[in-house]
Amino acid sequence: MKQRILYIEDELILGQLVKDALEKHGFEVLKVINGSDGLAMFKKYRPHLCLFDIMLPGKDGYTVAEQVRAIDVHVPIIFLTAKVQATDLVQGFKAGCNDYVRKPFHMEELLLRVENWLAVKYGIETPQQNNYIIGIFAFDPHKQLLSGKERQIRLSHKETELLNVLCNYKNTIVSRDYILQKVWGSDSVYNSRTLDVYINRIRKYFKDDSHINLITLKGIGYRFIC
Amino acid sequence: MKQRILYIEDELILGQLVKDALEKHGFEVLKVINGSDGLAMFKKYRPHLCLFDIMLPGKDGYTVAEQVRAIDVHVPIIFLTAKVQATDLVQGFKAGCNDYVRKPFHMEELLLRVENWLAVKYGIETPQQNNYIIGIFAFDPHKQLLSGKERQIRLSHKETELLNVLCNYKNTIVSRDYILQKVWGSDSVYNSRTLDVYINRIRKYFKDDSHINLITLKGIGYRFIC
DNA sequence: GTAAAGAAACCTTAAATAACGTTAATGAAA
DNA sequence: TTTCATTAACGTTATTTAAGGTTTCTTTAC
Repeated sequence: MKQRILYIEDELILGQLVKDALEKHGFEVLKVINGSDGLAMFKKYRPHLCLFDIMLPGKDGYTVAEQVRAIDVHVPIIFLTAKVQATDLVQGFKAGCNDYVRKPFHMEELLLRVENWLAVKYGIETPQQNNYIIGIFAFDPHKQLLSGKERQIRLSHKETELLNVLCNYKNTIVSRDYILQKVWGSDSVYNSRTLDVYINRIRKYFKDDSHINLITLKGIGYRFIC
Repeated sequence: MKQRILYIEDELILGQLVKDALEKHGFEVLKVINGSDGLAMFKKYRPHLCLFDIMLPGKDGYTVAEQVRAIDVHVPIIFLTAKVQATDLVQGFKAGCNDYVRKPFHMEELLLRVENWLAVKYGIETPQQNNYIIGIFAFDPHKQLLSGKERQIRLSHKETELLNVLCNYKNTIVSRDYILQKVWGSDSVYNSRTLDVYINRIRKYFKDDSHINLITLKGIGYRFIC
């Protein structure tokens, strides 16, 4: 499967050049020319990497990045910038998983950084933190086990997958769409209540521990506090 | 515990400058002036991050990096280089988890990239719990809870976001437009009364405490006094 | 300057819509 | 035949929209 890159750029000629180069390298490029469209595309297509020009009409690249981060804390974001002041860079680096490339840039450098981040995030097996501590529970996604103080719960596959995603995004926001993508694989399930049923089960498992909370952010997603 | 950085640099003056800057930022810096010593230090001290000059007497930075990678596939390696040819960069990026900074560089940029990689690899520290005291209430935006003397109110997401903005700007002025941007995200809602409805709710929550006031500045915004 | 009229801007309540929760039943797979 | 995943049906809550009222600011005539 091709890796998707969301590219926001308002300069037409540069935009086409970069898009062509990325596509030549086997990426699927979603190119838009403003921040609002970019955010909408992100929500819809969940790209593997974001490439944002900073100077944009309307919302600037940083603002879009913040809103993307609210949905996904892990996706790499690379900024394209003419700015050189270090103070500006702070903003770009703030959320981690970010990088920037200074304009004018060599296409090769951009491609290398793109590939580098994709390798870091998706290539080299993520340091499979195989066990999670959730309050007084221990969660082993591999064995599909949730071990409490007394009892030990054998989770089903979907329960495990869901809890795994929640743990990956614990204490921050994870969107409904992202969960559906990760656990059920985009196309299906989108108009059913399946996810809710599983959310309900996860909540039941943790209902005795008041420190663990799975909060609904209506229209956005969930926050798993633990 | 301080995070350790292994730094290989043969230029004495630059080396000292960078070392000082890193130490000033709270890092423990292991500085050596050639590749062989660098590799030995790596094995012995297992630093959290490597900072390698490329042009070195004897073994160059790339070679050291390859040998380090053979020992540890995950440790971030940042190259300092005067080279600008893209072909050279390929080598630097090959192993993933690598970055490079072009000489001459701003110290701020270097520090930002160092911190960025440490964050990516060793965990983005959990978002600090920003709790607010509002009169006799305690407000926890993370848990979406407003705790009064007797009762505890579970706030909705939008209520939480709004109150959060108000708290950030307590006792000063915050404009309507800013709130709409932060909570609803510019594009929508601008001609609706949604915000007013939520302002109304916030007021109701605090109506018993006469010390807390949410004042309207018509045409400007609000002032949250508490 | 001041009062009245007009226009914005905001408040309040209720109703409508959308999004999510819950339980049980169904169907598929092991 | 037991477990798991999905669907159905209905319940609940959050958010937005609608509609009419109130307040504040501005304009204009005196």
